[in-house]
Amino acid sequence: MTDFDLENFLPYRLYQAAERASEGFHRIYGERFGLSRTEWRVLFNIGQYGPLSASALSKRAGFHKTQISRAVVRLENKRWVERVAGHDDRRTHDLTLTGEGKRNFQELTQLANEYSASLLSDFEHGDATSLLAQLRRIEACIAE
Amino acid sequence: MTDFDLENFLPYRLYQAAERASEGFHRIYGERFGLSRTEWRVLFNIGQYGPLSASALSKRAGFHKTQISRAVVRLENKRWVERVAGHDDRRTHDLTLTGEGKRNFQELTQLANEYSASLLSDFEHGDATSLLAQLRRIEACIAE
DNA sequence: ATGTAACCGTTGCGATTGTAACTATCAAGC
DNA sequence: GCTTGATAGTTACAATCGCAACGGTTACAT
Repeated sequence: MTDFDLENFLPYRLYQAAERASEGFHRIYGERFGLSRTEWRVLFNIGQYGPLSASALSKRAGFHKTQISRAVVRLENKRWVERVAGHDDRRTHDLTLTGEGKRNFQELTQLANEYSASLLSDFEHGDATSLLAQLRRIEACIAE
Repeated sequence: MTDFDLENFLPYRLYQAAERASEGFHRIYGERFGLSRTEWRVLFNIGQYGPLSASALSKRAGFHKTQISRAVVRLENKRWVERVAGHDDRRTHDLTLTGEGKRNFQELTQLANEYSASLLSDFEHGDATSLLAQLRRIEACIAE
């Protein structure tokens, strides 16, 4: 008989924490901006690291290329994102935010900073940074 | 111009860590046991806390009731889970593992313990427990 | 007992997902 | 220039998801 504690099983605990945090943040931006979670993630990556191609985004963030392709279509329809055919490699498209996309991204980053602060409100600053560092260490543990 | 760092935005970092960890563990049990992630989560909750009803499971783990309903159907078809109509309240069904379900659950908990250990291999014991505690604190921050 | 409201779990539906196949483009060898 | 193999991104398909509606059961007030 093994002793096993589901609540302290790291993948389960991470899933629960991530699910709650994503859901909580979605409640803030979801209705107001009409974005799904995946759209949000794609938008933020483009806003933060763009212009970049879909495959670069896929490598960076680990998203599936179909997920990106479809999220970009939706963001393009909202006129928040533009695709410009790469002139070095015409298979790729550089993804960038439009003016409206940038404005919304700005607003969203403010909401994000506020939400992050509220989640970590009773954390010491050092605890918060060490938590983030630990999460990165765990991610690094896992082969692609 | 706000300064915002996606990599240190907690919901994003949590999502990434959870995704990698779930995917990594899925690579271990997925093929061998033929389980999806949601099936795994339902199975483990029944194994750890069963017998319990679907709604009790939903409250405990925060899963959607349709997710549970469908996962239970699949686990029942594998003869790993049994549903017994509650005799106090005949709307509910007590979910329990069958003999075979228990055997597989045992094997899976061992794999889970090994995987958890490998993820935390270069963590001090104290760091690991504090990480789990911090995750729970964050979850507690979020209203249902 | 009877009606009303609340609850449990299932199912239909539209939306979203990943896998696999596809088109288009590029790079390398000859 | 032409073929071969790899890569970028889209699309078809089946599976899964959450929402809403449903049938069946319970609790409670009248």
